[in-house]
Amino acid sequence: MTEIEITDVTAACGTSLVGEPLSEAAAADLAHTMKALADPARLRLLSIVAASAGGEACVCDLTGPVGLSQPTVSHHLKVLTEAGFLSRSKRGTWAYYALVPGALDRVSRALGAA
Amino acid sequence: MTEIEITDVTAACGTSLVGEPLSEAAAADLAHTMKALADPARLRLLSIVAASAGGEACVCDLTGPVGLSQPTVSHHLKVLTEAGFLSRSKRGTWAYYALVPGALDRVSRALGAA
DNA sequence: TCATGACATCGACGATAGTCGATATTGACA
DNA sequence: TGTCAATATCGACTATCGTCGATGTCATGA
Repeated sequence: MTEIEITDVTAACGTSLVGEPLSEAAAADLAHTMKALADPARLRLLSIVAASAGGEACVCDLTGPVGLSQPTVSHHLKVLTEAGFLSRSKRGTWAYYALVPGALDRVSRALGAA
Repeated sequence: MTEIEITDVTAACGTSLVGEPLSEAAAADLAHTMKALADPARLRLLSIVAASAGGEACVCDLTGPVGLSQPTVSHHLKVLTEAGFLSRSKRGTWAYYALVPGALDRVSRALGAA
C-alpha cells in the first residue's frame, strides 16, 4: 500500500447486506471497514472522542482511559482515521481527533437498516 | 472457551458508541460481535443466505459462490451462528442456515443509529 | 541554538485468525 | 448391515494483528 486511503467508509455506501449477494469487491471493502471497528480499544477510543467536550480529543487525553501505550493509541487512531471514522487536525504540538459526521450511520445502513 | 456462546449479539444491546464512553466489558462484547462481520467471506455468506429462496441455504449451496472449501465455509457459518447472526436447522443430512431476525439491526443501533 | 514535550514511525515479538487436507460423525437408503 | 453423501471437527501452516520499546519528527519556548 503506497498511499493512504481516506474516507474508506464511503466505499461501502450504497451496498446493503440483505438486498442481493455482495460482490467480492464490495465484501472486501465492507469487511475492511468493519475490521476497523472490530477491536475493543478502537471502540473505546471512538466512544471517548464522541463523549469529549467539543467532540474532539488529543492523544494525551486518550492514553490514560484506555490503558495502552502512546504508540499503540496512535496506531489505533491511524486505523480509525484511514477507515474514515475519525478526522485529524493538528494544532501546535497537539493532534486533535474528532468523529467524522455520518461515518457510523453509513455502516448502519450497509448492515441493512432502513 | 468450554461452552458455545449463543445470541452474542444481544450482549451489545442497549449500549451505544456515541452516548457515553464504553466500559471495558461492553467494548469487548461489541468488538467480538463486530469481528464476526469483519471478514469478506462471512459478509458474502450472510448476504447469500439473506437472498436465498425461503431465507435459508444449506452448506452445499454456499461453497460454490464463495469459492472456499467446505470445512472453511462450515467454520465461518459456525462463527456467524455463535455470534447470533445465523440460526441452524438440520433436516436430514442437510444443515440449513437462516438469518436471525433483528440481529443486524441491533448492531446498527449499537453503532449509534437512532 | 538547544532542550523539551507531543506525536508518529519503526522493528520485533506473541497471539490470533483464515485456510486447507484428512478424518470423524451423522442420516438416508438399498 | 454396509455404503454413500452432507456436514462438522481436528491438526497444521501461514498471514495478519495488537502491543510494546526505541527512535524519529516537529513545534514550542528559554
